[in-house]
Amino acid sequence: MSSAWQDEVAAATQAGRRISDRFIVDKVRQAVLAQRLPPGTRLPEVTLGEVFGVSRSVVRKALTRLAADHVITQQPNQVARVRAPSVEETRETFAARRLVEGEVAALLAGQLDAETLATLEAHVDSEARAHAAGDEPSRIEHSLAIHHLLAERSPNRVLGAMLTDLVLRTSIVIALYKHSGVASCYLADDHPALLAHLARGEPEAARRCIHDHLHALERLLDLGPRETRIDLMAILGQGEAL
Amino acid sequence: MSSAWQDEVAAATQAGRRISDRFIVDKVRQAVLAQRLPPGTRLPEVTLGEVFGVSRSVVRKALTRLAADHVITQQPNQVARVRAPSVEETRETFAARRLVEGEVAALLAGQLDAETLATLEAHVDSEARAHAAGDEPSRIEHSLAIHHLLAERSPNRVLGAMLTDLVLRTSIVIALYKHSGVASCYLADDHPALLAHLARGEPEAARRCIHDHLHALERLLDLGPRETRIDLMAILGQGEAL
DNA sequence: GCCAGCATTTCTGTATACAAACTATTCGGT
DNA sequence: ACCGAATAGTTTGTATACAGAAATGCTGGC
Repeated sequence: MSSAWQDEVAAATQAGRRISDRFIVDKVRQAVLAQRLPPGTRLPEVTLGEVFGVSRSVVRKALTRLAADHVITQQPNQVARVRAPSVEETRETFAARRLVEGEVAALLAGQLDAETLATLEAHVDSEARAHAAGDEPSRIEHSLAIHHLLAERSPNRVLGAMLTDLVLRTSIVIALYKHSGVASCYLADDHPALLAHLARGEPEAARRCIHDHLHALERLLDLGPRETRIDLMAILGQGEAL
Repeated sequence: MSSAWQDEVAAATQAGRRISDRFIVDKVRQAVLAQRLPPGTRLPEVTLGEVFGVSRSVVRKALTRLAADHVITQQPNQVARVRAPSVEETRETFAARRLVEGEVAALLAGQLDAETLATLEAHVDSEARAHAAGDEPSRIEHSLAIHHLLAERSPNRVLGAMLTDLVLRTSIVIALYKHSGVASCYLADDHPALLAHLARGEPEAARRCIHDHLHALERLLDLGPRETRIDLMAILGQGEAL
Protein backbone atom coordinates (compact mmCIF):
# COMPACT_ATOMS: atom_id res chain seq x y z
CA MET A 1 0.00 0.00 0.00
CA SER A 2 2.83 2.39 0.79
CA SER A 3 3.76 2.82 -2.90
CA ALA A 4 4.92 6.36 -3.56
CA TRP A 5 3.43 7.85 -0.43
CA GLN A 6 6.50 7.38 1.67
CA ASP A 7 8.40 9.80 -0.53
CA GLU A 8 5.69 12.41 -0.45
CA VAL A 9 5.48 12.18 3.29
CA ALA A 10 9.22 12.59 3.59
CA ALA A 11 9.16 15.58 1.26
CA ALA A 12 6.32 17.22 3.15
CA THR A 13 7.88 16.73 6.55
CA GLN A 14 11.20 18.08 5.33
CA ALA A 15 9.43 21.13 3.95
CA GLY A 16 8.24 21.89 7.47
CA ARG A 17 4.60 21.20 6.67
CA ARG A 18 2.95 19.18 9.39
CA ILE A 19 1.02 16.16 8.25
CA SER A 20 -2.60 16.76 9.11
CA ASP A 21 -5.87 15.03 8.34
CA ARG A 22 -6.29 17.32 5.33
CA PHE A 23 -3.09 15.98 3.82
CA ILE A 24 -4.19 12.38 4.27
CA VAL A 25 -7.63 13.09 2.84
CA ASP A 26 -6.12 14.64 -0.27
CA LYS A 27 -3.60 11.86 -0.80
CA VAL A 28 -6.14 9.07 -0.40
CA ARG A 29 -8.57 10.86 -2.67
CA GLN A 30 -5.96 11.26 -5.36
CA ALA A 31 -4.89 7.64 -5.01
CA VAL A 32 -8.49 6.47 -5.38
CA LEU A 33 -8.99 8.69 -8.41
CA ALA A 34 -5.80 7.35 -9.98
CA GLN A 35 -6.98 3.81 -9.24
CA ARG A 36 -3.86 3.16 -7.21
CA LEU A 37 -6.29 2.15 -4.47
CA PRO A 38 -8.88 -0.05 -6.19
CA PRO A 39 -12.41 -0.31 -4.76
CA GLY A 40 -12.62 -2.64 -1.81
CA THR A 41 -9.06 -1.96 -0.67
CA ARG A 42 -8.77 -2.25 3.09
CA LEU A 43 -7.56 0.89 4.88
CA PRO A 44 -6.62 -0.08 8.47
CA GLU A 45 -6.00 2.87 10.74
CA VAL A 46 -2.64 1.73 12.07
CA THR A 47 -1.29 1.02 8.60
CA LEU A 48 -2.27 4.44 7.32
CA GLY A 49 -0.80 5.94 10.46
CA GLU A 50 2.53 4.25 9.83
CA VAL A 51 2.54 5.30 6.18
CA PHE A 52 1.96 8.95 7.02
CA GLY A 53 3.93 8.94 10.24
CA VAL A 54 1.03 9.98 12.46
CA SER A 55 -1.06 8.27 15.08
CA ARG A 56 -4.53 6.83 14.74
CA SER A 57 -6.21 10.01 16.01
CA VAL A 58 -5.31 11.90 12.86
CA VAL A 59 -6.09 8.97 10.62
CA ARG A 60 -9.50 8.54 12.19
CA LYS A 61 -10.43 12.14 11.50
CA ALA A 62 -9.27 11.78 7.91
CA LEU A 63 -11.29 8.59 7.46
CA THR A 64 -14.40 10.24 8.86
CA ARG A 65 -14.07 13.04 6.34
CA LEU A 66 -13.40 10.62 3.50
CA ALA A 67 -16.55 8.74 4.43
CA ALA A 68 -18.52 11.99 4.38
CA ASP A 69 -17.13 12.62 0.90
CA HIS A 70 -18.33 9.17 -0.24
CA VAL A 71 -14.78 8.02 -1.00
CA ILE A 72 -14.71 5.20 1.55
CA THR A 73 -17.22 3.21 3.59
CA GLN A 74 -16.98 2.99 7.35
CA GLN A 75 -19.06 0.36 9.11
CA PRO A 76 -18.93 -0.09 12.89
CA ASN A 77 -16.16 -2.37 14.12
CA GLN A 78 -15.04 -2.98 10.59
CA VAL A 79 -12.09 -1.89 8.51
CA ALA A 80 -12.65 1.16 6.33
CA ARG A 81 -12.68 0.24 2.66
CA VAL A 82 -12.49 2.12 -0.60
CA ARG A 83 -16.05 2.47 -1.83
CA ALA A 84 -17.24 0.56 -4.88
CA PRO A 85 -20.38 2.32 -6.10
CA SER A 86 -22.89 -0.01 -7.72
CA VAL A 87 -24.01 0.33 -11.32
CA GLU A 88 -27.28 1.77 -10.09
CA GLU A 89 -25.55 4.39 -7.98
CA THR A 90 -23.32 5.22 -10.92
CA ARG A 91 -26.35 5.99 -13.09
CA GLU A 92 -27.89 8.05 -10.29
CA THR A 93 -24.66 9.99 -9.75
CA PHE A 94 -24.55 10.87 -13.42
CA ALA A 95 -28.17 11.98 -13.37
CA ALA A 96 -27.55 14.15 -10.32
CA ARG A 97 -24.50 15.70 -11.90
CA ARG A 98 -26.40 16.43 -15.11
CA LEU A 99 -28.98 18.33 -13.10
CA VAL A 100 -26.52 20.29 -10.96
CA GLU A 101 -23.79 20.99 -13.50
CA GLY A 102 -26.41 21.91 -16.11
CA GLU A 103 -27.80 24.52 -13.75
CA VAL A 104 -24.35 25.82 -12.83
CA ALA A 105 -23.41 26.12 -16.49
CA ALA A 106 -26.64 27.98 -17.21
CA LEU A 107 -25.99 30.36 -14.33
CA LEU A 108 -22.44 30.88 -15.52
CA ALA A 109 -23.23 31.63 -19.18
CA GLY A 110 -22.15 35.15 -20.01
CA GLN A 111 -20.98 35.78 -16.44
CA LEU A 112 -17.37 34.63 -16.69
CA ASP A 113 -14.59 37.18 -16.71
CA ALA A 114 -11.94 37.15 -19.41
CA GLU A 115 -9.29 35.67 -17.16
CA THR A 116 -11.37 32.65 -16.20
CA LEU A 117 -12.35 32.10 -19.82
CA ALA A 118 -8.68 32.19 -20.79
CA THR A 119 -7.81 29.66 -18.09
CA LEU A 120 -10.60 27.38 -19.27
CA GLU A 121 -9.42 27.73 -22.86
CA ALA A 122 -5.90 26.82 -21.80
CA HIS A 123 -7.14 23.67 -20.03
CA VAL A 124 -9.18 22.65 -23.08
CA ASP A 125 -6.13 23.04 -25.29
CA SER A 126 -3.88 21.17 -22.88
CA GLU A 127 -6.45 18.39 -22.66
CA ALA A 128 -6.49 18.02 -26.45
CA ARG A 129 -2.71 18.02 -26.62
CA ALA A 130 -2.44 15.45 -23.82
CA HIS A 131 -4.96 13.23 -25.59
CA ALA A 132 -3.04 13.52 -28.85
CA ALA A 133 0.16 12.62 -27.02
CA GLY A 134 -1.51 9.65 -25.37
CA ASP A 135 -0.82 11.07 -21.91
CA GLU A 136 -4.01 9.94 -20.22
CA PRO A 137 -3.20 11.07 -16.64
CA SER A 138 -2.48 14.58 -17.86
CA ARG A 139 -5.65 14.61 -19.96
CA ILE A 140 -7.75 13.59 -16.95
CA GLU A 141 -6.08 16.25 -14.84
CA HIS A 142 -7.00 19.02 -17.26
CA SER A 143 -10.51 17.68 -17.75
CA LEU A 144 -11.03 17.67 -14.01
CA ALA A 145 -9.60 21.18 -13.78
CA ILE A 146 -12.22 22.46 -16.23
CA HIS A 147 -15.17 21.10 -14.30
CA HIS A 148 -13.61 22.01 -10.98
CA LEU A 149 -13.21 25.59 -12.13
CA LEU A 150 -16.85 25.72 -13.18
CA ALA A 151 -17.83 24.52 -9.71
CA GLU A 152 -15.58 27.08 -8.05
CA ARG A 153 -16.89 29.98 -10.12
CA SER A 154 -20.53 29.02 -9.63
CA PRO A 155 -22.46 32.12 -8.52
CA ASN A 156 -24.40 29.78 -6.25
CA ARG A 157 -21.75 28.44 -3.88
CA VAL A 158 -24.04 25.80 -2.42
CA LEU A 159 -24.55 24.32 -5.86
CA GLY A 160 -20.84 24.75 -6.49
CA ALA A 161 -19.90 22.65 -3.48
CA MET A 162 -22.40 19.99 -4.49
CA LEU A 163 -20.91 19.97 -7.98
CA THR A 164 -17.38 19.53 -6.62
CA ASP A 165 -18.57 16.45 -4.77
CA LEU A 166 -20.36 15.07 -7.82
CA VAL A 167 -17.38 15.61 -10.11
CA LEU A 168 -15.22 13.60 -7.72
CA ARG A 169 -17.74 10.78 -7.45
CA THR A 170 -18.25 10.69 -11.20
CA SER A 171 -14.51 10.45 -11.77
CA ILE A 172 -14.29 7.53 -9.40
CA VAL A 173 -17.00 5.55 -11.15
CA ILE A 174 -15.56 6.40 -14.56
CA ALA A 175 -12.27 4.90 -13.44
CA LEU A 176 -14.17 1.93 -12.03
CA TYR A 177 -16.47 1.14 -14.95
CA LYS A 178 -14.39 2.36 -17.87
CA HIS A 179 -14.95 -0.04 -20.74
CA SER A 180 -11.79 -2.09 -21.03
CA GLY A 181 -11.69 -1.61 -24.78
CA VAL A 182 -11.80 2.18 -24.64
CA ALA A 183 -8.44 3.71 -23.86
CA SER A 184 -9.75 7.12 -22.89
CA CYS A 185 -13.11 8.73 -22.09
CA TYR A 186 -12.43 11.72 -24.30
CA LEU A 187 -15.03 13.55 -26.37
CA ALA A 188 -13.09 15.95 -28.53
CA ASP A 189 -15.82 18.47 -29.36
CA ASP A 190 -17.72 18.73 -26.07
CA HIS A 191 -15.50 20.97 -23.99
CA PRO A 192 -14.80 23.52 -26.75
CA ALA A 193 -18.53 23.70 -27.54
CA LEU A 194 -19.40 24.24 -23.89
CA LEU A 195 -16.84 27.01 -23.63
CA ALA A 196 -18.27 28.74 -26.68
CA HIS A 197 -21.77 28.73 -25.20
CA LEU A 198 -20.47 30.04 -21.90
CA ALA A 199 -18.51 32.82 -23.58
CA ARG A 200 -21.44 33.81 -25.81
CA GLY A 201 -23.85 33.82 -22.88
CA GLU A 202 -26.27 31.13 -24.00
CA PRO A 203 -27.60 29.54 -20.78
CA GLU A 204 -29.91 26.91 -22.21
CA ALA A 205 -27.42 25.87 -24.88
CA ALA A 206 -24.76 25.50 -22.19
CA ARG A 207 -27.13 23.40 -20.09
CA ARG A 208 -27.95 21.16 -23.04
CA CYS A 209 -24.26 20.87 -23.84
CA ILE A 210 -23.54 19.62 -20.31
CA HIS A 211 -26.45 17.18 -20.51
CA ASP A 212 -25.27 15.73 -23.80
CA HIS A 213 -21.66 15.57 -22.63
CA LEU A 214 -22.53 13.63 -19.51
CA HIS A 215 -24.93 11.34 -21.33
CA ALA A 216 -22.20 10.55 -23.85
CA LEU A 217 -19.71 9.94 -21.04
CA GLU A 218 -22.12 7.60 -19.28
CA ARG A 219 -22.69 5.71 -22.51
CA LEU A 220 -18.95 5.08 -22.79
CA LEU A 221 -19.03 3.11 -19.55
CA ASP A 222 -19.54 -0.60 -19.18
CA LEU A 223 -22.69 -0.66 -17.07
CA GLY A 224 -24.14 -3.86 -18.36
CA PRO A 225 -24.08 -7.46 -17.21
CA ARG A 226 -21.87 -7.09 -14.17
CA GLU A 227 -24.95 -6.14 -12.20
CA THR A 228 -25.76 -9.73 -11.29
CA ARG A 229 -22.32 -10.39 -9.87
CA ILE A 230 -22.48 -7.31 -7.69
CA ASP A 231 -25.96 -8.21 -6.51
CA LEU A 232 -24.75 -11.69 -5.57
CA MET A 233 -21.84 -10.18 -3.70
CA ALA A 234 -24.14 -7.89 -1.76
CA ILE A 235 -26.66 -10.62 -0.97
CA LEU A 236 -24.20 -13.32 -0.01
CA GLY A 237 -22.04 -10.82 1.86
CA GLN A 238 -24.01 -8.74 4.26
CA GLY A 239 -27.43 -8.05 2.84
CA GLU A 240 -28.89 -6.42 5.92
CA ALA A 241 -26.26 -3.74 6.27
CA LEU A 242 -27.07 -0.07 5.64
CA MET B 1 -26.33 24.44 27.60
CA SER B 2 -27.27 21.20 29.29
CA SER B 3 -30.99 22.04 29.24
CA ALA B 4 -33.06 18.90 28.71
CA TRP B 5 -30.20 16.77 27.42
CA GLN B 6 -29.21 15.43 30.78
CA ASP B 7 -32.56 13.68 31.06
CA GLU B 8 -32.36 12.19 27.59
CA VAL B 9 -28.88 10.92 28.26
CA ALA B 10 -29.99 9.34 31.51
CA ALA B 11 -32.97 7.72 29.79
CA ALA B 12 -30.82 6.38 26.98
CA THR B 13 -28.16 4.95 29.26
CA GLN B 14 -30.78 3.30 31.44
CA ALA B 15 -32.32 1.74 28.34
CA GLY B 16 -29.01 0.00 27.71
CA ARG B 17 -28.26 1.99 24.55
CA ARG B 18 -24.70 3.15 24.49
CA ILE B 19 -24.14 6.79 23.72
CA SER B 20 -22.36 7.00 20.43
CA ASP B 21 -21.42 9.77 18.05
CA ARG B 22 -24.66 9.17 16.14
CA PHE B 23 -26.69 9.99 19.23
CA ILE B 24 -24.81 13.23 19.79
CA VAL B 25 -25.12 14.24 16.14
CA ASP B 26 -28.88 13.72 16.24
CA LYS B 27 -29.37 15.59 19.49
CA VAL B 28 -27.30 18.58 18.43
CA ARG B 29 -29.04 18.71 15.08
CA GLN B 30 -32.45 18.67 16.70
CA ALA B 31 -31.41 21.33 19.19
CA VAL B 32 -30.16 23.58 16.39
CA LEU B 33 -33.34 23.04 14.43
CA ALA B 34 -35.43 23.90 17.48
CA GLN B 35 -33.30 27.00 18.03
CA ARG B 36 -32.35 25.81 21.49
CA LEU B 37 -28.78 26.28 20.28
CA PRO B 38 -28.76 29.65 18.49
CA PRO B 39 -26.21 30.33 15.73
CA GLY B 40 -22.80 31.20 17.10
CA THR B 41 -23.20 29.09 20.22
CA ARG B 42 -19.87 27.69 21.38
CA LEU B 43 -19.65 23.91 21.53
CA PRO B 44 -16.50 22.99 23.50
CA GLU B 45 -15.57 19.35 23.32
CA VAL B 46 -15.20 18.77 27.05
CA THR B 47 -18.52 20.42 27.83
CA LEU B 48 -20.37 18.26 25.31
CA GLY B 49 -18.53 15.25 26.66
CA GLU B 50 -19.70 15.99 30.17
CA VAL B 51 -23.27 16.55 29.03
CA PHE B 52 -23.42 13.22 27.21
CA GLY B 53 -21.20 11.35 29.65
CA VAL B 54 -18.55 10.42 27.08
CA SER B 55 -15.01 11.46 26.44
CA ARG B 56 -13.69 13.88 23.85
CA SER B 57 -12.95 11.12 21.34
CA VAL B 58 -16.62 10.47 20.72
CA VAL B 59 -17.48 14.15 20.75
CA ARG B 60 -14.79 14.90 18.20
CA LYS B 61 -16.17 12.34 15.78
CA ALA B 62 -19.66 13.77 16.23
CA LEU B 63 -18.41 17.31 15.62
CA THR B 64 -16.60 16.25 12.46
CA ARG B 65 -19.81 14.76 11.12
CA LEU B 66 -21.83 17.81 12.12
CA ALA B 67 -19.35 19.99 10.26
CA ALA B 68 -19.72 17.79 7.18
CA ASP B 69 -23.50 18.29 7.46
CA HIS B 70 -23.04 22.06 7.56
CA VAL B 71 -24.57 22.32 11.02
CA ILE B 72 -21.47 23.69 12.75
CA THR B 73 -18.20 25.31 11.72
CA GLN B 74 -14.88 23.84 12.78
CA GLN B 75 -11.80 26.00 12.32
CA PRO B 76 -8.36 24.79 13.42
CA ASN B 77 -7.52 25.48 17.05
CA GLN B 78 -10.86 27.13 17.57
CA VAL B 79 -14.05 26.18 19.33
CA ALA B 80 -16.71 24.58 17.18
CA ARG B 81 -19.66 26.90 16.79
CA VAL B 82 -23.20 26.58 15.53
CA ARG B 83 -23.19 27.84 11.97
CA ALA B 84 -24.91 31.11 11.09
CA PRO B 85 -25.45 31.01 7.32
CA SER B 86 -25.34 34.45 5.70
CA VAL B 87 -28.25 35.97 3.84
CA GLU B 88 -26.48 35.20 0.59
CA GLU B 89 -25.98 31.56 1.49
CA THR B 90 -29.61 31.37 2.54
CA ARG B 91 -30.75 32.50 -0.91
CA GLU B 92 -28.36 30.04 -2.54
CA THR B 93 -29.54 27.18 -0.34
CA PHE B 94 -33.14 27.88 -1.34
CA ALA B 95 -32.18 27.99 -5.02
CA ALA B 96 -30.32 24.69 -4.72
CA ARG B 97 -33.24 23.07 -2.95
CA ARG B 98 -35.67 24.31 -5.60
CA LEU B 99 -33.57 22.62 -8.25
CA VAL B 100 -33.09 19.33 -6.42
CA GLU B 101 -36.49 18.95 -4.79
CA GLY B 102 -38.20 19.98 -8.02
CA GLU B 103 -36.41 17.18 -9.84
CA VAL B 104 -37.16 14.66 -7.09
CA ALA B 105 -40.83 15.60 -7.13
CA ALA B 106 -40.94 15.26 -10.91
CA LEU B 107 -39.30 11.84 -10.71
CA LEU B 108 -41.72 10.82 -7.98
CA ALA B 109 -44.93 11.89 -9.74
CA GLY B 110 -47.11 8.86 -10.35
CA GLN B 111 -44.52 6.52 -8.86
CA LEU B 112 -45.60 6.53 -5.23
CA ASP B 113 -47.35 3.50 -3.79
CA ALA B 114 -50.65 3.83 -1.97
CA GLU B 115 -49.10 3.39 1.47
CA THR B 116 -46.63 6.23 1.01
CA LEU B 117 -49.35 8.48 -0.37
CA ALA B 118 -51.48 7.70 2.67
CA THR B 119 -48.63 8.52 5.02
CA LEU B 120 -48.04 11.80 3.22
CA GLU B 121 -51.76 12.60 3.40
CA ALA B 122 -51.70 11.91 7.13
CA HIS B 123 -48.78 14.28 7.65
CA VAL B 124 -50.50 17.02 5.62
CA ASP B 125 -53.63 16.66 7.74
CA SER B 126 -51.66 16.62 10.99
CA GLU B 127 -49.78 19.69 9.87
CA ALA B 128 -53.02 21.57 9.20
CA ARG B 129 -54.46 20.52 12.55
CA ALA B 130 -51.28 21.52 14.39
CA HIS B 131 -51.35 24.90 12.69
CA ALA B 132 -55.00 25.41 13.62
CA ALA B 133 -54.19 24.49 17.20
CA GLY B 134 -51.25 26.88 17.25
CA ASP B 135 -48.84 24.04 18.00
CA GLU B 136 -45.89 25.29 15.96
CA PRO B 137 -43.32 22.62 16.94
CA SER B 138 -45.70 19.85 15.93
CA ARG B 139 -46.50 21.64 12.66
CA ILE B 140 -42.81 21.93 11.82
CA GLU B 141 -42.28 18.28 12.65
CA HIS B 142 -44.97 17.14 10.22
CA SER B 143 -43.83 19.55 7.54
CA LEU B 144 -40.29 18.20 7.82
CA ALA B 145 -41.63 14.65 7.74
CA ILE B 146 -43.30 15.31 4.38
CA HIS B 147 -40.17 16.58 2.70
CA HIS B 148 -38.01 13.99 4.39
CA LEU B 149 -40.25 11.23 3.07
CA LEU B 150 -39.98 12.63 -0.45
CA ALA B 151 -36.19 12.57 -0.12
CA GLU B 152 -36.26 9.00 1.17
CA ARG B 153 -38.51 7.73 -1.59
CA SER B 154 -36.56 9.44 -4.34
CA PRO B 155 -35.84 6.91 -7.09
CA ASN B 156 -32.47 8.59 -7.41
CA ARG B 157 -30.84 7.99 -4.03
CA VAL B 158 -27.98 10.35 -4.70
CA LEU B 159 -30.42 13.19 -5.27
CA GLY B 160 -32.39 11.96 -2.27
CA ALA B 161 -29.39 12.27 0.04
CA MET B 162 -28.65 15.72 -1.31
CA LEU B 163 -32.25 16.73 -0.68
CA THR B 164 -32.12 15.49 2.90
CA ASP B 165 -29.13 17.76 3.48
CA LEU B 166 -30.82 20.73 1.81
CA VAL B 167 -34.05 20.29 3.79
CA LEU B 168 -32.04 20.39 7.01
CA ARG B 169 -30.10 23.48 5.98
CA THR B 170 -33.24 25.24 4.79
CA SER B 171 -34.95 24.55 8.09
CA ILE B 172 -32.03 26.04 9.98
CA VAL B 173 -32.06 29.27 8.00
CA ILE B 174 -35.86 29.50 8.24
CA ALA B 175 -35.55 29.35 12.02
CA LEU B 176 -32.76 31.92 11.81
CA TYR B 177 -34.31 34.47 9.49
CA LYS B 178 -38.00 33.99 10.25
CA HIS B 179 -39.63 37.41 10.13
CA SER B 180 -40.37 38.37 13.71
CA GLY B 181 -43.90 39.44 12.82
CA VAL B 182 -44.85 36.12 11.24
CA ALA B 183 -45.78 33.48 13.77
CA SER B 184 -45.48 30.52 11.42
CA CYS B 185 -44.11 29.81 7.96
CA TYR B 186 -47.21 27.92 6.91
CA LEU B 187 -48.71 27.96 3.43
CA ALA B 188 -52.01 26.17 3.74
CA ASP B 189 -52.59 25.15 0.14
CA ASP B 190 -49.10 24.17 -1.01
CA HIS B 191 -48.66 20.73 0.49
CA PRO B 192 -52.11 19.44 -0.47
CA ALA B 193 -51.62 20.72 -4.04
CA LEU B 194 -48.23 19.01 -4.28
CA LEU B 195 -49.68 15.77 -3.07
CA ALA B 196 -52.44 15.93 -5.66
CA HIS B 197 -49.94 16.40 -8.48
CA LEU B 198 -47.81 13.53 -7.17
CA ALA B 199 -50.82 11.23 -6.91
CA ARG B 200 -52.14 12.14 -10.35
CA GLY B 201 -48.70 11.68 -11.92
CA GLU B 202 -48.06 15.18 -13.22
CA PRO B 203 -44.26 15.65 -13.13
CA GLU B 204 -43.98 19.19 -14.41
CA ALA B 205 -46.88 20.42 -12.31
CA ALA B 206 -45.26 18.86 -9.25
CA ARG B 207 -41.96 20.53 -10.07
CA ARG B 208 -43.63 23.91 -10.50
CA CYS B 209 -45.51 23.38 -7.26
CA ILE B 210 -42.23 22.83 -5.40
CA HIS B 211 -40.70 25.88 -7.04
CA ASP B 212 -43.61 28.11 -6.06
CA HIS B 213 -43.74 26.69 -2.56
CA LEU B 214 -40.07 27.36 -1.90
CA HIS B 215 -40.20 30.80 -3.48
CA ALA B 216 -43.13 31.68 -1.25
CA LEU B 217 -41.30 30.33 1.79
CA GLU B 218 -38.20 32.36 0.96
CA ARG B 219 -40.31 35.47 0.55
CA LEU B 220 -41.64 34.99 4.09
CA LEU B 221 -38.13 35.43 5.48
CA ASP B 222 -36.49 38.64 6.60
CA LEU B 223 -33.52 38.76 4.24
CA GLY B 224 -33.14 42.49 4.05
CA PRO B 225 -30.81 45.09 5.51
CA ARG B 226 -28.87 42.91 7.92
CA GLU B 227 -26.40 42.09 5.18
CA THR B 228 -24.10 45.03 5.93
CA ARG B 229 -23.68 44.07 9.56
CA ILE B 230 -22.69 40.52 8.69
CA ASP B 231 -20.20 41.74 6.09
CA LEU B 232 -18.59 44.03 8.65
CA MET B 233 -18.36 41.20 11.13
CA ALA B 234 -16.68 38.96 8.58
CA ILE B 235 -14.22 41.60 7.44
CA LEU B 236 -13.25 42.91 10.85
CA GLY B 237 -13.17 39.41 12.30
CA GLN B 238 -10.92 37.16 10.26
CA GLY B 239 -11.08 38.16 6.65
CA GLU B 240 -8.38 35.87 5.40
CA ALA B 241 -9.83 32.63 6.76
CA LEU B 242 -11.19 29.98 4.36
C1' DG C 1 -11.50 -35.15 3.46
C1' DC C 2 -14.66 -31.98 5.71
C1' DC C 3 -16.73 -29.26 9.21
C1' DA C 4 -17.57 -27.33 13.85
C1' DG C 5 -15.66 -25.04 17.66
C1' DC C 6 -11.98 -22.67 19.84
C1' DA C 7 -7.82 -19.88 20.22
C1' DT C 8 -5.13 -16.23 18.32
C1' DT C 9 -4.47 -12.25 16.03
C1' DT C 10 -5.96 -8.02 14.17
C1' DC C 11 -8.51 -4.02 14.29
C1' DT C 12 -11.64 -0.62 16.02
C1' DG C 13 -13.97 2.00 20.17
C1' DT C 14 -13.07 4.75 23.95
C1' DA C 15 -10.65 7.10 27.57
C1' DT C 16 -6.85 9.74 29.09
C1' DA C 17 -2.40 12.41 29.23
C1' DC C 18 0.51 15.90 27.64
C1' DA C 19 1.78 19.72 24.48
C1' DA C 20 0.58 23.65 21.66
C1' DA C 21 -2.51 27.27 20.46
C1' DC C 22 -5.81 30.58 21.40
C1' DT C 23 -8.65 33.76 24.73
C1' DA C 24 -9.30 36.73 28.25
C1' DT C 25 -7.85 39.30 32.01
C1' DT C 26 -4.98 42.07 34.51
C1' DC C 27 -1.30 45.14 35.24
C1' DG C 28 1.79 48.78 33.94
C1' DG C 29 2.84 52.78 31.12
C1' DT C 30 1.45 56.94 28.79
C1' DA D 1 -8.79 57.24 31.09
C1' DC D 2 -6.84 54.54 27.37
C1' DC D 3 -3.73 51.31 25.20
C1' DG D 4 -0.38 47.49 25.02
C1' DA D 5 2.03 43.55 26.89
C1' DA D 6 2.43 39.73 29.85
C1' DT D 7 0.22 36.10 32.19
C1' DA D 8 -3.34 32.81 33.70
C1' DG D 9 -6.95 29.96 32.04
C1' DT D 10 -9.37 27.38 28.30
C1' DT D 11 -9.60 24.63 24.53
C1' DT D 12 -7.97 21.97 20.84
C1' DG D 13 -4.17 18.70 18.56
C1' DT D 14 -1.90 14.52 19.00
C1' DA D 15 -0.20 10.27 20.92
C1' DT D 16 -0.93 6.29 23.58
C1' DA D 17 -3.10 2.55 26.46
C1' DC D 18 -6.54 -0.70 27.27
C1' DA D 19 -10.95 -3.11 26.31
C1' DG D 20 -14.11 -5.24 23.13
C1' DA D 21 -15.50 -6.89 18.62
C1' DA D 22 -14.47 -9.19 14.30
C1' DA D 23 -11.78 -11.94 11.26
C1' DT D 24 -8.37 -15.50 10.76
C1' DG D 25 -6.31 -19.81 11.43
C1' DC D 26 -5.89 -24.13 13.94
C1' DT D 27 -7.12 -28.30 16.03
C1' DG D 28 -10.05 -32.20 17.03
C1' DG D 29 -13.77 -35.01 15.78
C1' DC D 30 -16.57 -37.30 12.32
